[in-house]
Amino acid sequence: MSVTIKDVAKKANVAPSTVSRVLSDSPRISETTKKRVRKIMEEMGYHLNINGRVLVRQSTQTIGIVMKDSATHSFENPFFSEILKGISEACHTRDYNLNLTTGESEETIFQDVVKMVQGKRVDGIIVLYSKKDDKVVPYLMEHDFPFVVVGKPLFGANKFMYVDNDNVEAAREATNYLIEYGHKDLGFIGGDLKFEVAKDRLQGFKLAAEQHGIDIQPESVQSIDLSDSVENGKEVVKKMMNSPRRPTGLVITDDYNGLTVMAALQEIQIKVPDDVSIIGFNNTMIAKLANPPLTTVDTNPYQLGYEASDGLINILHTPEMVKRGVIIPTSIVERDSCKPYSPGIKELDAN
Amino acid sequence: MSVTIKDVAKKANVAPSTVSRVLSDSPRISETTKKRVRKIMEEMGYHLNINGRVLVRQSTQTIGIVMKDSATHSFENPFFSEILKGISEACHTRDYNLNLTTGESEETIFQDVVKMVQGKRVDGIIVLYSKKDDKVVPYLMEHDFPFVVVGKPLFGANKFMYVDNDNVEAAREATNYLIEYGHKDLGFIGGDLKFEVAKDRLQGFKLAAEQHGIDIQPESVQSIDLSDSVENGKEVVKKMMNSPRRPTGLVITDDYNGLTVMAALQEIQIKVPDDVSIIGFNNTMIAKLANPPLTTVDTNPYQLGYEASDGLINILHTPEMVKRGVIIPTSIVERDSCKPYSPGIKELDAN
DNA sequence: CATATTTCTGAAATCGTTCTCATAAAATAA
DNA sequence: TTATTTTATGAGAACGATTTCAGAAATATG
Repeated sequence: MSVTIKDVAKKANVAPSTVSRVLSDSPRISETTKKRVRKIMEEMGYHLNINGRVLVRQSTQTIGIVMKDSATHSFENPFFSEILKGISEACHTRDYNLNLTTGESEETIFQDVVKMVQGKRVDGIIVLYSKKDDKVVPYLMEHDFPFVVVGKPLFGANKFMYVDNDNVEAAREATNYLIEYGHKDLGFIGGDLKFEVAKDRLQGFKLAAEQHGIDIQPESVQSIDLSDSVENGKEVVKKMMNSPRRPTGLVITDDYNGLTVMAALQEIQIKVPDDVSIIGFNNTMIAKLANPPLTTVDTNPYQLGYEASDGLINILHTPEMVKRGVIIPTSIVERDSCKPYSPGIKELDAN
Repeated sequence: MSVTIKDVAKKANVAPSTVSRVLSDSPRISETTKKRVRKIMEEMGYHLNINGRVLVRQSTQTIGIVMKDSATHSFENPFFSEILKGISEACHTRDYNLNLTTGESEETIFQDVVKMVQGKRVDGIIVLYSKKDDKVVPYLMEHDFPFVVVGKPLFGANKFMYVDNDNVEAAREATNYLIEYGHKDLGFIGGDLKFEVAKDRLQGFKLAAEQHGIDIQPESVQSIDLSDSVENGKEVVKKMMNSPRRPTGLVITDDYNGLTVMAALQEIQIKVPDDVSIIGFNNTMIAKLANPPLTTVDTNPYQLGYEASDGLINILHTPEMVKRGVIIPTSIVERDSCKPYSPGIKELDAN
C-alpha cells in the first residue's frame, strides 16, 4: 500500500539500490542525485519500512528487558521504574527501541525470552536481576546472545557484562551509620534470598555487626517480599518488634519495604525515628515523600539502568570489546528516619 | 546462520511452504507429515524468525505505548506503572508485544510515533493521555492508524476508541465526601490544565461546591505538576495554607501529588487529618503506604490499561468493530487522611 | 591521445516467511 | 471404468529493504 523504495526509484529514474544508498547517506552517491531523490521521497511521502531492513540486516535495533516477576510485581516498585528511565534514556540517545517481556510467571518470562532471542526480535537483552536457579542467563550464555545483567553474576563473572552496586559494602555502610548513632540492637529486613542483592546486603549487615562486636538476634533478621502481600510484611515487622530484645535500628533493603515497615510500626505505635531508626535502600521518590522522609542509601538506579543499556549497545556495536562489570557507587542520603540512640527508647516500650 | 524453514524443508523432503503450513498448524497438511516435520524442526533446533513473517504478514503483533513526558516523568508516577501493568497483562494473554517510546520532549516523542507508524514497527498504539495541542492523536487519525487513548478525547469522540473514568463525577464525589464531613473551606490541587483529566476534575470539584452553595477562594485552586520539582509543589501548598481563609479539606488529583502535599504540610506543622483532610486520586500503592494512609478515589488504573490494550487488540482483529468509549468506574477508598470538620481546627492555627 | 583510475549507478541476489495457484494422488460418485 | 471431487503438497512470487559485483562515465596520468 504505502510507497516503497521502488516507487521512489521509478519516479526518480534511478535504481532501488540508489535510493537505498541515499537513505543511508552513502558517500558513494553524488550530492546532486541525493538531493533529487530526497526531494522525491518527500513529495511521495516515503518512509522507510523498518521490517525490510531488519530482515536483511539481521538487526532490529531494539533491546529486550527482562524483569523479575515481570510487569506484575516489578512495576510496583519505583526502583524498577527508575532503572527503566535510565535504560530508556540511553536507548533513546543511541536510537534503540525497547521491548518488554510481558510474562508473569518464571516460566512464561523464560518463554518470552526464547521468543525474543530465537525469533530475532531483539539484538540484545538486559536482565534486571540476578537470581539463583534462574534459567534466563544460562540460556543466553549458551546461545551466545548479547546481554547484560543488572546485579551480581552468580557465575561466569568475566564471561558477560554486569552492572551492579557494591551491595555488601553499601549495606555495611548503612549498618555502620546506625551503629555510629549508637544503636546496638540491630534488625535487618531484606528480600528473597534467592536474589544476589538480598544475599549481599545481608552479608554487609552481618559484617558490620561483627566488626563492631555486635551480635544479632536471629529473630531480628527477616525478609519480606514484593510478592507477599503488604499484610504479610506487616506481620513480620510486628513479630520482630515484639521480640524481647527488639531492635532500635533497622536496615531495610528497599524503600518500598521501608514504607511497609513504617506503616506496620505506625499501627503498633512505634515511632520513627524516636523509637526506632530505619534506613532504606535505593533512594526512590517514595523515600523523599515518606513521612517521615526516609534516610536511605542511594543506589543510583537511574545510572544502573543507563549504564546497562549503554554497555549493551556498545557490545552490540563492538562485540570484541572486553566484557566487564561496572560498579555504580552508593551513598547514604540522610533524611529524618534515623536518630541517635537514647537510653530512654526501651523504657518507652514498657507502657 | 540459524536454521531456516528451508533447511527444515530440505531435511524433511518437503517444500518450504509445507513447513510454513506446519508452523501455522494448517488443516491442509496431513497429520503424518505434520508430525514428521515437527520432529525434524525439534531435531534441528528450528525456531521461527519473526521478521520474515512480519514482512509478508504486514503485522508485527506488537503495540506501541506513548507516554506523556515519556519515560522521564511518567515512570515517576506509580499511576502509569499501574496502567502499564494492565496493558502488559492484556498483551500477554493475547500474545502481543510491547514497544515503548523513549523520547522525552514532546517533539522527540512525536518523532518516535512517526517512526513507529511509518516504519510499521507496531500494529497499533496506546496513547496514555489526552491533551490540548497534542500532535500525536491528530497524526494517528490522519493516517488512519489504529489507536486508543486513555483519557477523554478532545474531539472526534466517536471516531476512535478511548478508555477513561468519569472524572468530573469522580471529583464531584470526592469533593462531596469532604463536604459531607462538614468541610466548608475547600481547596483543590490539580495538575496541568492542558490535560483533560485535570480540567474534568477541576470541573467536578467546582460543581460539587456550587451544588452545596460553597464558594471557593480563588487562591485555593492551584496546580502542581510532575515536571515541576517537588520543592515548587511544596511552595504552592504552603502559600495556599497561609492564605487567610485556608482550606480544611483538600482535593488532590493524584496520590503522588498527595504525598508532596503531605510532605509540605508536615514542614509547616499542619497535621493530616487533624488540621486538614485530604483526598487523593488513583489509589496507587503509595496511597496505601503513606503516613497517614491516604484516602483516595480509586480510578482503577490497572483496568484502564487492560481495557485499552484489550480494546486495541480487538480493533486490530476486527477493524469493523464499532469504536467506542469505555468508562471505568471509580470509587472512594477510605483511609486515614480525612476526618470530620471540627470547629477547633482554625483556632489551632492561631498559635 | 591512450590508458589507468576513480566516481557514480544499476542489476540481481538475498534475508526468512507466507500465500496463491497449480497439480498429483487419492477418494468418491456415476 | 471413467469422471468428478477432495486432499495433500509443491513451485514460485511476493513482502521491502540491503549489498555485492560489475560496468559506464568522468577524471587523472603518462
